[in-house]
This record gives sequence, structure tokens and C-alpha cells, in this order.
Amino acid sequence: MIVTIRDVAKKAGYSITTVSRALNGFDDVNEETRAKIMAVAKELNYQPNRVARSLVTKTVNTIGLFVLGRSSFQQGFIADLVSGLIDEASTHDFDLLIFGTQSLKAGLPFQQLCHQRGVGGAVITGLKITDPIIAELEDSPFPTVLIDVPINGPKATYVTFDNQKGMVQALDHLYDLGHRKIGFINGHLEAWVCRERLAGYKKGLAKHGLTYNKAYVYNGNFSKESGRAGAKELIKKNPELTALMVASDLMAAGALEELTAMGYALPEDLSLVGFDDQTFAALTSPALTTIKQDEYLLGRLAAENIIKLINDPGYLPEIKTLTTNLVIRQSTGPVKS
Amino acid sequence: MIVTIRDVAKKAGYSITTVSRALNGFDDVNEETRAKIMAVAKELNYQPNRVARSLVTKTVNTIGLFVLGRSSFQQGFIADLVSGLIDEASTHDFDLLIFGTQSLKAGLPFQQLCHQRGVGGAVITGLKITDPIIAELEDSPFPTVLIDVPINGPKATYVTFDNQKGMVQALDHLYDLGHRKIGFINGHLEAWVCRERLAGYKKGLAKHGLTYNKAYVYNGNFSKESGRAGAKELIKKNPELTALMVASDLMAAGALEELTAMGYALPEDLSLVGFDDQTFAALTSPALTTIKQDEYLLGRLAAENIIKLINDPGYLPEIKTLTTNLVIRQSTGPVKS
DNA sequence: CTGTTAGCGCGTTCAC
DNA sequence: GTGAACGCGCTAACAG
Repeated sequence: MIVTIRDVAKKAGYSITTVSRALNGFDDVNEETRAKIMAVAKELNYQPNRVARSLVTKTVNTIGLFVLGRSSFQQGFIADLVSGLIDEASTHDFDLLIFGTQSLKAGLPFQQLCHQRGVGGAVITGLKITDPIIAELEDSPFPTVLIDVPINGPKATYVTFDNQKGMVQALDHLYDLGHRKIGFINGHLEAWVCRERLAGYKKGLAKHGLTYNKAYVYNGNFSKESGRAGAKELIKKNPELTALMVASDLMAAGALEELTAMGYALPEDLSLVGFDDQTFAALTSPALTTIKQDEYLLGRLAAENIIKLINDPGYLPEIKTLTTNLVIRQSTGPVKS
Repeated sequence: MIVTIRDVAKKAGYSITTVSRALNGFDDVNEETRAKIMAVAKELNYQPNRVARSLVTKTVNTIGLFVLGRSSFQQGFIADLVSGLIDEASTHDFDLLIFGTQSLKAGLPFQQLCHQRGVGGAVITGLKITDPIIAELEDSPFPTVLIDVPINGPKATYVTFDNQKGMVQALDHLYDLGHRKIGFINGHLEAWVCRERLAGYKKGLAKHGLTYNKAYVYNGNFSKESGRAGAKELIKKNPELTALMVASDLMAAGALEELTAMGYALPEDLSLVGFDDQTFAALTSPALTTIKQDEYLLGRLAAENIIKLINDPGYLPEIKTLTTNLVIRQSTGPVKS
């Protein structure tokens, strides 16, 4: 039933070795022999057992994806990220092994865990900026690509979006609509992107000669509830605000609920900008203007990087950031005069 | 750096064989010896290489997840399903290898592909009811669990929700609110769940003495646009309808958009019920009443089944269906008198 | 050009 | 109780 290289050898009348070489494209094999062997292999539908192969070659065709933190899994974008990873990986004949938070808790050192499972490199998402593993990975010879957390080692790199630029673009949009008092509901600062988004917020303000006011910023935790809380607090304390930027669509949805409950009409009374462009951003009412991140593309980029890192010992990682796109819907409008 | 059984043997002063036996709990080893070996293993942080192990034992600790059809990946519920699979798998020390549509396209017979990758059993989602592979899997000795597609073989089973019951519950709710003319926007009938939902729709109608009217049913394709189209067509052709059931939240969101655009107020003029309870169901306005499926739980159940099927040769699969929950929000209300 | 030998890391006979 | 020898499926050195 399961056909091994031995079956092919027997049927073709050659040694196992010759079959191996013929199939792997070595040039020290008679073309006639190769043809015969290939024919038999095809007939028997032979495919080499990757497990056995990687055991001896020490090269490996599996990339490990570590999804840290339950919450990140629940949020929609992981699905797109994985989708991109798989598509890119499979074109390079790589497989994708997924690990959840629990796998790491087991206490097994990260790199050893990978080795055991025949994983040649890791893509990690959901890492907090404070995690000590980052420093460890930075010096490690083990190929690693982080999602949305900067790292810079011989075998470690990261992929992300230009969050600052995204924020500035959104601020341009709001400024053009006449907004001058703009609040910001951020996520927690353990997420690197949130620091970037805050920096972008400041940069955007400065660009238009607006002064940064600390009281205009609220730190949430990416939950819908924290979006509600943030909107409530910011608006109560700063009734002069005419627009709110929010570091995630989910928090923006919470803010939207709260503001509506408070009696504000959007975008007439207040403008709102989200971040991510998740599926539901188009479904709220008013539909959310948001800073779109194409997670599928990010997945492809991550896969591309990790595969290069694994395959090419001399490859020097270069950091490429993807750009976001401002998707203008109905939650933003001209400032009330 | 990478510690093998050989390192442990050397350091402990025993042969590789003895170490293997000690670590694997054989009872023909001196307890004192075992203790010493275990101590060394722990000290060296030794973990057996699963790749090498499965090569010799022929037993395997990897389950393959096949996500067929791009669309299913894009939809939110895959993330929760995967989350459940991982959590359950990792408690049994199983790994999860994910394959996308492309992997199967390669022409490699399914079972052989699994064998190559050291996959002991497969969980498959996104399968159409017309796929010939189902019959093949049914007779196959290869452990398989299908998501939402019935199958019944010695080593094949499936997990799903009681879609019929879910529909009936929702119909009960609508009936209690006074609705008698109830339309249904279904997905395509190549999805088994859609057939079930249709059956449930009919059953629910019959339960309340309402007659099934074919003109009240529209077949969409799970896209938001088809939800819009379905709502438009059903309402135009059957203005007497007072409620619409929809076979997915995304289509329901489309229907909601369309109905709102047509000038209907929900739930005053019309009631709407979705299916799935995806994140955004709570975010539309009005928030969607919907039939909730806990995909995380489904993932755990699937993992539990496939692991039993892999580990226990004598295990006879039994089909357990999970129940849905009707989540009542604001899109349903008493019929307009 | 081709076959023999060896070994990847591990578990399993079978002697001792 | 313990260890030597063998094999899983495959590739890599070395002969010939």
C-alpha cells in the first residue's frame, strides 16, 4: 500500500541508491536509467517520505507557526494570516505546523521543541514586546520571523505594516474634513504596533501643526468593552473632540456603540476611524472608515522570509514593511460647524 | 546543543537501549537505574525526536487539518475551529499540520500525502457533499474526521451541529413573536449543512402548522452580496413576509443592508435571524438575532475524535452532534399588526 | 555511471 | 536487568 523507495528499486531493477539519485536530479546517472526509474516511480505513484528524508538531510520543509495569546486567535485576522502563510509555503513545498500557547508553556525550550518536530524555522505572532524570548531569538541561529514585533538578528527578522504612515494618512483625512481636536483610543503598549500607532498619531498631529494632548489618548486592551470605555471617558473629559481614532476595529465598534448610546450621531456629531479593516468594519452602521491591513499579504511575506532564512544560509534578512490603505466609509465626515 | 538519546546514555553511563526503555516506562528496568536516567534526561532537558521516533514506531502524533476552499478560510469561524483543535490536540501531545487547497491539487493521493508528512489522521473542512473523496474515505482504513459532512466508515466519522434543531428553535422564537410568513435565504446546496438547515426550516414550519412555500426560499452562496440579492428578491416577490431566516451571519448582514436600503426598519417592519454568531453579529444595527455555533467546541470535539481514531485501533466512532444556541438580539421583534 | 557501506535518532527483538 | 544488533526510509560517502 505505502510505496517506498525500495519498491521502486526492486521494480526498476536498480539499487536504492541509484533510485534516490535519479529522483533527486543528480547528474551522475545515465539518462536512460533515470527515465526508466522515473517511469516506475510515476507508475507506483512514489513520493519520498519526508520524515525519513529530513532525518538524514537535516534540512527540513516545515515551518512552525506559533500563535501566542488566546485572544489573538479569536480575533479575525489570524485566519487571513494563516491563509497567506499556507499559500506561500505550499508553492515552495513547505508545510505549516501550528502551535498554540499551550505548546510553549510545556517548558520545553523553544528551539528544541522545533527540532523535535522537524521544524526548520518559526513564525511567531502575538508576542509582547516585553517577552525575554525576543532577545534570545535575536542572537539565535534558528530562523525566526516575528509578526509585528521588531527584531534584528542574523537569522531573525520581522514583518509588519507601516503603522505610522497609516495613522498619518488617516489624520490627513480627518484634517481635510476640518477636524482639529482628535482623540485616540489605543491598545495596550505591550503591543509594539500600539507604540507605533501612537507615534504615528503624534507625527500626524505635528504635521498639521496640532499639539499633542496627553488627555486625548486612552489606552484600552483591544476588547470591544475597552473601546466603549475609552469613548466614554475621552468624550466626557474632552467634549471639544470632534473625531476619534481607534487602534482596532473591534474597539472602534465598541466606541461606536457607546457613542450611539450617548446620543451622538455619526458622522454628523463625531467622526470615527478604526484600524485593521476586519470583515465587520463594513457592516456596522455607519460603516467604519478604517486603516486596512492586508493580513493575507503579511502571511505571504512572512512565509517568503522564513523560507529564505531556512533555505539560504547566506541570506541576510531585509525588513520590508507593507503599507496600509485608508478605507473611507461612512463613519467620517466634515466637522460640525 | 541538540541533545539526543545518545547524550543521555553517555552521561548516565548506560546503553541507548536502556535509556529508551527507562524513559518509555518499561518495567524490565531497575528502578534505581530508571531514576538515574530520568534525572540525567531532565538535567539535559532531553526530549525524544518525534520524527525519528515515528519513523520506527509507525505511530504518529500529528493530525492534518485540510482547509478546502479559499472562502472557508476567509470566513471567521476557521480561526475558532483551529483554536479548539490545537488546544485539544496539545493536551494529548499531538501536533497540528495545516494544509490549504493547493496541497490537494498537487495530484498526490490524499492518503499518501498524509503518510509522507507523518500525518496519522486527517480533519477535513470545506468539503462539498458531491466530492468523490467522501466515498473513498468511507472505506479507507485511514482515520478521518469530516467537519459538517456526514460520513460513516470504520475509521471515518464526522462532527457537526444539530442544524435542524437550531432552525426549529429559531422558528419557535419567530412564531412566538407572531410571525407566520417566514422566508429563508439559504446557502448553496452543495454544503451539507444547508440541506439540514432547509430540512429544519421545513420541520419548524410543519411543527407550527405553517405550510412550506418554495417561493419563500432563496439559495445564495454564503457571500454578503447573495444575502442582499436574496433579501431583495424574496421581499419583492413576497411582500407578505414578516420575517427572514438566513443561513449565515454574513448573508444576514447583506440582507440587513439591503432591507435598510429599501427603507425597512428592523425589527419593526421585518425580523431577521442569522446563523453562526460570528463576532460581527453583535455589531450590526440592529444587532443580529442568530443561531450560535460554538466552533471552538467543534474543534475540540473533532480533535478528540481523530485522536481516538488514531490511537485506538478498536475504537468505533460514534457520532456526537453539538447543539446550537439561539442568541436573541435586536433584529427580531413582534410582528407588525 | 552504479552499487556497497554507513548512519540520521530512535525503538525493538534477542541473547547475555 | 542490561546491551548488542538490527531496521524504519532515506541520503551521503566511498569504491569500483
